[in-house]
Amino acid sequence: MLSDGEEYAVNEIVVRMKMGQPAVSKHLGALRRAGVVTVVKRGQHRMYRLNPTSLKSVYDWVKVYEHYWTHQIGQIKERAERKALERLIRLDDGSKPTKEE
Amino acid sequence: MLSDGEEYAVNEIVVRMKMGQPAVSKHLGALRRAGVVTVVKRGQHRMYRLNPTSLKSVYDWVKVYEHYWTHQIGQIKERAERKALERLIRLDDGSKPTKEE
DNA sequence: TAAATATATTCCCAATTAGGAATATGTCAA
DNA sequence: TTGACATATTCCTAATTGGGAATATATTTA
Repeated sequence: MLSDGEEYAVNEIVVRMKMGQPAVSKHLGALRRAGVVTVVKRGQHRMYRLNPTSLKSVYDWVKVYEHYWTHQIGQIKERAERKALERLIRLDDGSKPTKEE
Repeated sequence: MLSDGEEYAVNEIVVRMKMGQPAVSKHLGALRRAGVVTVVKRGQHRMYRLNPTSLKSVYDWVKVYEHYWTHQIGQIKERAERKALERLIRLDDGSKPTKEE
């Protein structure tokens, strides 16, 4: 919900999520300790907001693989992998893989 | 461990992680069902490898916030946010926040 | 001050999860 | 074939987690 960049009071989050206020406060507390959100006092409200810079490490990590989907090479390779996967497990619907070969 | 792009047999993963073989197999099973890794048979081994394209959705999501740490504006704003945060909770070491103001 | 409002915290329990032991399944080599 | 090896699966249990009820702690307003 905070990913839209807006700031929200705890109550505003409570009404939109299907959770009670204590649960929301605990989620926000965890996110705050993790640095994912920030809080500022505004009157008797605590305004929570996404802290986008906390996502940089995630970004840096996945960026390494960027070329896999931007370059043709990666797409070809991926298709080959998927085909190999399908060959191995014939679409995993939970059923035991039909022994083959 | 698979994030280095190499392929590994289950056993190789078992020896490096501090987990038993069943636990590793279960982790790999979950990752495979999630599309994060792929498997190919190689002899009696199952070679697991990261499927980088599965990370695209993560990448697309965090990419939205890229400008927050690449532009000066974002950095300034972030510093202000951090200061506000520190003002509010004096470094969260688990202790009750000293009532202030 | 007291009451009302907003949020955090504590305590408790049900649900989920993670991992191991035992076992089943699959594969290779002789 | 049989035995050895590699992996998956089942079953069980301890640990963790998530969320609510009750309560504590601000904060504003009258």
